[in-house]
Amino acid sequence: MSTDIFYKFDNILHDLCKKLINNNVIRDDIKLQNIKFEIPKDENHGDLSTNALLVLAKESNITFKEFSDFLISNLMDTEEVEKVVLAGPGFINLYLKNSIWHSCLESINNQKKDFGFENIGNNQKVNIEYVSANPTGPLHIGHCRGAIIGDTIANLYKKMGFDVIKEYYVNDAGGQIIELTKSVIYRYKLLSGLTETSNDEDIEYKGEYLQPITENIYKQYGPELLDMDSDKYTSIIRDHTISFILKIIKKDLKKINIQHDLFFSEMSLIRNNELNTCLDNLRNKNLLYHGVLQKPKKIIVEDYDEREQELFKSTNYGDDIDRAVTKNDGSHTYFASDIAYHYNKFNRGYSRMVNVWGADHAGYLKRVKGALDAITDGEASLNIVLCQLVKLFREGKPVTMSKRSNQFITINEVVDEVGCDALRYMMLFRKNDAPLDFDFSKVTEKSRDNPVFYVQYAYARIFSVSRKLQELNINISFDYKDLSDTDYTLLNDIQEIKLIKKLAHFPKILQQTLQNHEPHRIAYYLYELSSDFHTLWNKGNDNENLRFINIDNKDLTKSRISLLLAISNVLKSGLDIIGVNSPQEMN
RNA sequence: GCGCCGGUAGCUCAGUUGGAUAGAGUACUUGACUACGAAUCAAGGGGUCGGGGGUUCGAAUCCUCCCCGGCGCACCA
Repeated sequence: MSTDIFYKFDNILHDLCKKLINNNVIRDDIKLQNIKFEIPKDENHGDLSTNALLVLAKESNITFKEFSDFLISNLMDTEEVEKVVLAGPGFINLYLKNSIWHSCLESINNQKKDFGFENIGNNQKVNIEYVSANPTGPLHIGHCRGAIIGDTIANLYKKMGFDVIKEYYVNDAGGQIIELTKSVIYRYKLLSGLTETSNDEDIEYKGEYLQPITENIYKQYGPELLDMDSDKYTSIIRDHTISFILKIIKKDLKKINIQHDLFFSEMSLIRNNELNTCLDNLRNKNLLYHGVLQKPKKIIVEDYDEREQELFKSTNYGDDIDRAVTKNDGSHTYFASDIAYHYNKFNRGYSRMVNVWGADHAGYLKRVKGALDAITDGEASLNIVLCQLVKLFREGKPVTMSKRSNQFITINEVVDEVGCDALRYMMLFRKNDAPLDFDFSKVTEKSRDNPVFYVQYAYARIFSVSRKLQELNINISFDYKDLSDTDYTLLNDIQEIKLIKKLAHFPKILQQTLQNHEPHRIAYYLYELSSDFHTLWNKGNDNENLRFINIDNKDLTKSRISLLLAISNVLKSGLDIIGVNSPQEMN
């Protein structure tokens, strides 16, 4: 596989450099990491290319010519090197023999479904938090980009050997919940005839989804619920409403193939006194103080009330201003409980954390990272993945969503219209820090313009070959058992070699995706791999010798089926990570 | 005003972490189905990588200053 090839040739190169160092040709303080082999963009530049000459020639005390002769002749002597060329401003390009790609494919097939997934996590615990939408209503389309990005990142971490927990933080303690509860109490009053006026101007949540919840409460507690103590019935209605809405949310998430391992309650942090402990901890570190925040300049803040609050010194951690941990009414801020929440994760053994947020929370990043840094003495690492907003279109025209008029499109509706596969793929087919245009008409289109279809079609096409084999009564199946004696050296068409090279990139793509938390890389890679496959297929249309099934030549057929098996495996591995089905037939 | 994110072909976007002549799709033009799925493929034109300056063998990528667009900016979440 390619990482092996890189490793092998980098080692050879570094050994040559060490030789030069020992002979005092170059200085011994040269950083060898900077001298490496890369895959050239342009196929004409060979299979591997090194910058060694560019980096080192100036540093050496021999001539450029002597230097290049030394490197080239040594590389030429390396096994499986076809030719070595000095090119461009000083690159050394390596052209490898096909045999290296044959053994590469064999190695891929030996690894079977494990190919690409190196165990780099070594069972380290990782906490991945995503969605975490307020439990005040069904999830809408705006939530689903972060949901899908988070879920894909979590799937990948798992496959790379980490001990992953998928987590959802439930904000069940704030002011939004008080408003939500008021809204349900209002409906309850209407239902039980306690009020006849339909004056709902003070009611913040007006969605119809609250009606079945209210009816459910009415059914369970009858019309006399409000005879109880106000605190008591409020608490009953609140808890009932939250758990009902969480059920809806879980159902919505399941529809897009997401299941969290833990729904963590903000309220529990307060009840268990973890929040106070946490703030004490920061006070002891001298990171909380009482002070007054200035009114922000140049923007209009209504009801600004200058007062003293308890503040966290987030400016110590790169933030613009210090941030409040207490509100006007003396209760804690959302930020305060968020500190406690992250500290709780840390105490559960998750020193490595990933959060997925919408870009509208970007301003919140520094204070949370700072607070976590403070409270764990820098022992936790928190990666925050920000994703930009989604703009909806239908037939090229923007679809407006407004919270006020209650016109938001739920995840439920979108999935029913376009399907989970298309939704998940589209949400990943863009860099997460670029805004995403989501056009309903485009994601259901069956064309090259729609990547999910294009990739799934490639996968199904491969299995059509399997069906054809049966039809022709050829005794070869898509199974490693049948292919153990494959002669890989029969694969010599330029497009076949190109496909093997592409497959060989897969492990590197996965590592880059993990390292940067950029799942779109997988979606793009699968698209390119599919494209290379479709090309080979059509070459077979033009040239019978290149068809996968060759009735007169069973060995050749076997070698090609082995290639198909490897492609289908990588496609499936990739699609599994991004949570999209791999159908063996299209319908 | 401050902060974060964008600006790459007519349009929608990638760009191997600093590499060579910057790539796909789409649109437009033209060609390939007596077929292992044409729902696909092949070929062609199309660019001051927002602009200036800097760093070096080498910049779309790093630094700096501007321009344009999006989001955020006591307390809410």
